[in-house]
Amino acid sequence: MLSPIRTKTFETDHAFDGVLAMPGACMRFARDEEIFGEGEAAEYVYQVISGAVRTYRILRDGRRQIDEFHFAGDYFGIEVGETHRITAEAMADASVRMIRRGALSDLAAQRGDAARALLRLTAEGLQRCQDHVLMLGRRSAVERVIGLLLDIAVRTRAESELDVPMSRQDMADYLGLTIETVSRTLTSLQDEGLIALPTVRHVVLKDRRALERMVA
Amino acid sequence: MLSPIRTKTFETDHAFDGVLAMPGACMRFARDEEIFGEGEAAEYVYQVISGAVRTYRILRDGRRQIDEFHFAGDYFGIEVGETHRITAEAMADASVRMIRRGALSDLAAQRGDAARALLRLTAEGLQRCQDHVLMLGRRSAVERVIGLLLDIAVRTRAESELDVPMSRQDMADYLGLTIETVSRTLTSLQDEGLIALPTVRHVVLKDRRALERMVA
DNA sequence: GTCCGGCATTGATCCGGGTCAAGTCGGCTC
DNA sequence: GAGCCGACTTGACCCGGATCAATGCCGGAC
Repeated sequence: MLSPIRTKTFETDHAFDGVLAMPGACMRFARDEEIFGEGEAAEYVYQVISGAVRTYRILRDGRRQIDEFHFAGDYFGIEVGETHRITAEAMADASVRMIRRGALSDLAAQRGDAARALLRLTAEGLQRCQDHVLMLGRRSAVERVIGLLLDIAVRTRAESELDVPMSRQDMADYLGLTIETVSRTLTSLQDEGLIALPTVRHVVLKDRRALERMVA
Repeated sequence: MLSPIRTKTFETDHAFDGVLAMPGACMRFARDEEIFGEGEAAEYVYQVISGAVRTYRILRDGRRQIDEFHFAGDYFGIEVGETHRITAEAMADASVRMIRRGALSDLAAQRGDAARALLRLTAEGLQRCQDHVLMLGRRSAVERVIGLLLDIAVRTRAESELDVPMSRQDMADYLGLTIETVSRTLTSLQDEGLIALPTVRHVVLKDRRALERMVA
């Protein structure tokens, strides 16, 4: 059976799609293909059309921190300066709309609602990043894993059955943990009856209320 | 002798001060006084005029994560939604300019450069937050402490002698560590001859190059 | 000056999560 | 459907940073 991850489309509604919808070339990227790299000129802003994207940074010695996972509808790659500070890769085969920065800033200059949409998008990214900081700075491994599962549930509008679109390594690098700790944490949550793991990329939240209480 | 922290003004130049300068009441806050609290209506955007401010969130059980330190010139309290998601307190006696959100969005609607300034401010906040995520997710205690010292040096335009405007507890809560670890780390850096600690709130970077290499 | 109180440092011990090292399993190729 | 490979899990042990507990020290009040 083919994993449903590749085919399922994650839906996120940005009320701004209308305003910011503009001619932008749509490109396809294969799983693990780089979309842009750290240090490259930031010529475009990107929007996930389908599939999933990870953005990350790597330290000299190879430690990797995933900044954010991006699903259908999400924008990424917005920069203040001239170059990208992070790297973006397709997590699964993805199609991505590329919008010239110049075109976007022209639009923002002409239309107040477009400027507002862009600001809102950025501010929402900041909020998510602040949540991430709280998670990494002050939460335990279990809390982090539960937090990610619940976040995926919300963002994919899943009730209790989730397709986890990323590898254990991706989860670990997002959560500031190791792959072994993520794995162990998931099995112990399963042992406690809070979740089920029918397959590696499929998680069932068996007691969502309880899970939510654990990260309140 | 009075600690120089209270009197020293940290200077940060935002090229936007001009554009965003507008009548805004200036208020003074005493050390540890709350400027706004989580859950309150977000009616204003704030700018530090003098002194220093911390913004943070607290978990039910009291764990605190400091989101950011704000020095003279810095803006804070920008929200997308109707309410503040974080709390802001004066770290030292501070004077803060309060700008009505309505006034700010009117200005942004009228003047393209104001809208751009606001976007840039937010995007810069996002960048700083991303650096924070990398630090918390993938750096060791020593690296975090050095990173903070160097950040303070940059933001206060200090060459090698820094006034640290926050308590050890604030440092710990920003770095995702405990007060004891921060303290031990600082003394061990001193033992290695990399820094000196003439007083608790005063740090001398004795080998800035070496310190920079350690967090490269 | 001296006393006091709170912050900071230091020490001893503990433990959550990392590291290292096997296994195991599921999906893909042929 | 056999076999292989990469991803995941599990186990044993270790270590960085947390916790618990004194002690030290600076700054302010008088």
